[in-house]
Amino acid sequence: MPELPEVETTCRGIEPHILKQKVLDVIVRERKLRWPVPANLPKLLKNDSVVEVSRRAKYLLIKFTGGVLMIHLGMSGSLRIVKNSEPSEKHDHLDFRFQNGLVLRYRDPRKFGSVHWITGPLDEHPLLCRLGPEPLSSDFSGSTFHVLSRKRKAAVKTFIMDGHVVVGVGNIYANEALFRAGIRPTLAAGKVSLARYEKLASVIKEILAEAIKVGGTTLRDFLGSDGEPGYFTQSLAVYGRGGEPCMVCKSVLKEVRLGQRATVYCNKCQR
DNA sequence: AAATCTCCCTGTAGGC
DNA sequence: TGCCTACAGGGAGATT
Repeated sequence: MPELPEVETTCRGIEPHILKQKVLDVIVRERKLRWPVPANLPKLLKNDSVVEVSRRAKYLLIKFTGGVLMIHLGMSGSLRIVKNSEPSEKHDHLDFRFQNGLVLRYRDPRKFGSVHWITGPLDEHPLLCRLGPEPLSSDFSGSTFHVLSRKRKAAVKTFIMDGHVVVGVGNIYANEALFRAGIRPTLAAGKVSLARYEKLASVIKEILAEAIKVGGTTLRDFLGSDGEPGYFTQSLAVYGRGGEPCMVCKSVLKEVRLGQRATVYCNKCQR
């Protein structure tokens, strides 16, 4: 399931193939995603060229001369570069065909993803304007957490996954970061000290950077734009390991639910 | 304002 | 083997 490192991996993977390339046409096989795909997308993109490929939170931003194509991968989405002769398969909802003979192909079995066409300023778009800082930027630190969490009673794990606080910390990395920082996920966010939040913020940066370096985390079906899996899966210490021994102290990892999300932690290492 | 709930969707896993 | 059900999960929007 694509989290920030997977989106970043995708971003870096597709850029060299589509930058400065002109769109021949767009094939829309399924419009019904999280939000309907704009009906006039083929018309909008035809003959326009890619100016820049970037990312904000988990949104991929493909800038054209006439606007920005904003793509979210939801939890089962992927974007791959394929040859135009490659037949589409089930759940391949969109094809962006470029003049260089390559196709940017969007697949999303669960249809939790989305595709938007934005013409106005990005920072005024309703889906982007309220987002918190990028976790890997210098705008984010332990004090971001500390300042925003005072008086908040929500569990620290729920709090750090809130995109208005910091973006891109999904369930997998939230579990992993709290383990590495030694913080129990169930603590009230408002009661965690600045020092502990500084540790947590630095661990989040560390984990996300590591995951990006190895191409993200592959669970079930995530593949990079080249079809290769990510290798961070092998570094997961707690996610998906409830009931198994802690890698550090061997005690049995606990699994609970916080905000409808699977939460795994070590009762001994995390306090 | 903050916390909680609901919903979108389908592949997979577990039970029988 | 095959059918059936429960479940996972990002995140916006509604509700409490």
